[in-house]
Amino acid sequence: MKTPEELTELFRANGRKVTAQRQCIFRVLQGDVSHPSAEAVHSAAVREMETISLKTVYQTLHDLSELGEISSLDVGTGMIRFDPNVDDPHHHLVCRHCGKVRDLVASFPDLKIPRGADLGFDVGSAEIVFRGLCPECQSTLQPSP
Amino acid sequence: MKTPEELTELFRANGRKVTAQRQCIFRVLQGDVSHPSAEAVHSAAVREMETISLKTVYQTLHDLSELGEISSLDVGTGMIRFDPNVDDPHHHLVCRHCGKVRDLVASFPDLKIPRGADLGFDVGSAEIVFRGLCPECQSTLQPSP
DNA sequence: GGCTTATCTACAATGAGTGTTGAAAAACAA
DNA sequence: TTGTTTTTCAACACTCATTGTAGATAAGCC
Repeated sequence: MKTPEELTELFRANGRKVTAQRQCIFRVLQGDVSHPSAEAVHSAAVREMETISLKTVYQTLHDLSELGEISSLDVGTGMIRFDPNVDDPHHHLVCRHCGKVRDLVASFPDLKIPRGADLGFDVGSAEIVFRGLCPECQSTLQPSP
Repeated sequence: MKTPEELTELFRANGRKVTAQRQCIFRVLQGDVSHPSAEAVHSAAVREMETISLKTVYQTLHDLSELGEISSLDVGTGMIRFDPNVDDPHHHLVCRHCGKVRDLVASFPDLKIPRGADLGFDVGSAEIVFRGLCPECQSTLQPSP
């Protein structure tokens, strides 16, 4: 994701207006590696702007997604999560206990589909979700004696 | 997934009662490769039993999932989908146009996470979602001249 | 058949996300 | 700076998948 200043330029260049609410959201997302939900972004934004509405957050997240500055992903935690990292190709680690999501920066070039297994699909991309326990949940669930 | 008869035994062996509604759902799921949603299972079941309720379908699907006879998956189509194929290890093909889901039966043994990239997660499984266009949507969207 | 317990249906409720609308603010030109 | 146009804002109502509740019903077992 670009910096808040660059995003301001980008929004204006695309005929979108730049409001204090939007800049607040740009700042909140900057450097966030937690893959926040819209609700989480809103909570963080409210700390800076008490009156910002959840609807505005959804709208701005969709705008950023349309412009390719963040990506939205559904890893089965019940809500759509947003990832400001669109520069490194990567996959995702999901904690099966607390739902935490992190980037796994690696490419897997050997993901060739065996002949005939694709059932005629014209496959364009592959997303891998690695499920397991995050470091915090490991120590919570298996306390060392 | 086991046959309806085997599922009847399994349910009883686990202290669950077997009703006409449940057996109807067993039959509906048998051999279904479409990864139906609860709603879709309900629609099919209603053709046999007009009065079966959606709640009952959800409950039975959860029971089957707990017993390991089907698996539930969220591939981002807006509802949870159910897969009676729990015997072959496989991944999923998802049509980005119509939302169709199919099994891709293949194992990818080279899915080793580079040292340090796992961020301390204790990874237990990896699910791959291949996105593209199904054969039907290919011909709909790119009609051959 | 009768008793106990799980399951069924109907209905209300939840929670993430979207549509609507008048008010407010951004962009831009004079 | 002010005026004009157009977008965006906030509040609210709404949708839709899924879950909770409760009294009626039926399965399983003697």
